[in-house]
Amino acid sequence: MQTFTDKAVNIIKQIPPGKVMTYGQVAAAAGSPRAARQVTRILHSMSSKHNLPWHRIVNKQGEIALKDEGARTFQIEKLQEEGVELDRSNLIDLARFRFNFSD
DNA sequence: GCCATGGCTAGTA
DNA sequence: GCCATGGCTAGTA
Repeated sequence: MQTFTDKAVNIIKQIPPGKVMTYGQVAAAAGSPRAARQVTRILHSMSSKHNLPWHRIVNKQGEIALKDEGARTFQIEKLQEEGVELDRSNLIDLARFRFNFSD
């Protein structure tokens, strides 16, 4: 039986370039709709180890959640390279770029 | 803008 | 103890 973390990691790995998922979406897909916060922890501490596309996770509003200015800019650049568009407020249109995970 | 929620990794002993 | 959320309330206009 897979743990929540295992499932979440697998799901995150399946997000294709040019698409994004929200924290809550990943949590729900991993079987625990309220564990959005846990997803932040996974990304924070396991991204490099598991080579996760951490930049493809945004918050429910389609905003970049990172607080550090340099890291924000880095994430925005990575997304744009993949074809994700951000408006002048750096908002992502989730209707267009959300990856609808199903399995 | 506050705070309940969830599930555990990293790092020391 | 940590955390890069999310949802809901109180309080103002």
